[in-house]
Amino acid sequence: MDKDAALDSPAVPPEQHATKMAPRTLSPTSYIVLGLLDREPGTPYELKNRVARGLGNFWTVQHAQLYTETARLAEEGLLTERSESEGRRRKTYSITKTGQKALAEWLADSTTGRTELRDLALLKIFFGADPASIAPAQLEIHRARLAHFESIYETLRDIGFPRGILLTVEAGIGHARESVRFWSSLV
Amino acid sequence: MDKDAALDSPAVPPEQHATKMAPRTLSPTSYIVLGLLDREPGTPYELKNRVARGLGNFWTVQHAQLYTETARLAEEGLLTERSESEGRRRKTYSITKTGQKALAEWLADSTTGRTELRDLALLKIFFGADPASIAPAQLEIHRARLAHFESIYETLRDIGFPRGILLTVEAGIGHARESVRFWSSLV
DNA sequence: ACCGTCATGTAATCGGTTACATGATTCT
DNA sequence: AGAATCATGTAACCGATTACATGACGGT
Repeated sequence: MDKDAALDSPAVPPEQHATKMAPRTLSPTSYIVLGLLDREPGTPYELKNRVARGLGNFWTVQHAQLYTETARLAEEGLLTERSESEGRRRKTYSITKTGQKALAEWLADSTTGRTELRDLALLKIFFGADPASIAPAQLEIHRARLAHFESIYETLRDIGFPRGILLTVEAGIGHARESVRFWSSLV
Repeated sequence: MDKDAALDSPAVPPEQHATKMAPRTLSPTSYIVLGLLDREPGTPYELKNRVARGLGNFWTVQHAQLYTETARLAEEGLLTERSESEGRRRKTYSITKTGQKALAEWLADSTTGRTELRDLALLKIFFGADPASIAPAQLEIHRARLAHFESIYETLRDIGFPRGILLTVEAGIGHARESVRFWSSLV
């Protein structure tokens, strides 16, 4: 009933030939790396900067993850790795056909589960914290976020960013507005 | 022959007396456990059920965590542990004064950071998935959530649940509405 | 009495976070 | 040139997810 056959012939802790391993289930972080590299090859450090500039607004990634995750994905054949020969020997990663296929499949799958709120401030309220004492700080945070999103929205739209990205900013604006509304009612 | 018997009890890496250890930084999971036990003592399994019934609506916890986290907190003196002597030897945990203090401090601290959206569906959109193909499933999910929240809200309010809990449900309703609005615009 | 399922718990694994380390660059 | 700072990378640790394991219980 479980997904992968864990049962067959162990005896040899396999490993070694990188090509075509039993594919683990990729994590969101994996797809972030694939998605970014699909736009353009780059080093982990560059990826870090791209995240900081765009995606980081609603989904941050630890920079160390970008090193480990690119290495894993290369090991699994979803990326290729090209080291520069002098100095830092930075590794530039590019997505492979296999990687693009994995990414495309993930993008096409519409059955992604629900998202939890996981808001620390709400958690405190749930456990009996005084709303009035939490609310001002939250209100401040969400107002700032709202302003930020609204400002980058203008910019991005004017310079013709892809619709997908604009949509995520719109979603951010919507949720920020809702948060402002909610916490406003508690101050 | 060699100075210290290789294996156990070497040199004394301190530890041992549970009382007053250097306190690690508690995680959200820690506070969930503390918060739940502050209402009423219970076994990890009971906690699991309480989470499933209430909190799980916006913050799920893996049941295995409830075993490890209660053990850790007891070790640290924030909980006490009482084993039943027959059968399963279930362990019932209660919060200590120290634990209540830690919880109260956390609840009182209003400087909790912002929350990320971290929505998989949005992530897909960001990376170029076709909104129209994602939207119907999302719409369905958020509509169901909205209905669910609205229904439990009535119930909880009628039986006089604490305000904090009602507020979290209200927040859930608000965000669900916003999500419905957002995804509706993309179908 | 046995079987299937639910209740309850532990162990192994893995990703993520934090801390550390070293190579470049700028400034004085 | 040396110090300070930034860029870039690796390693250690720890919590969380997953898988596994065993006890209890209802039904036939």
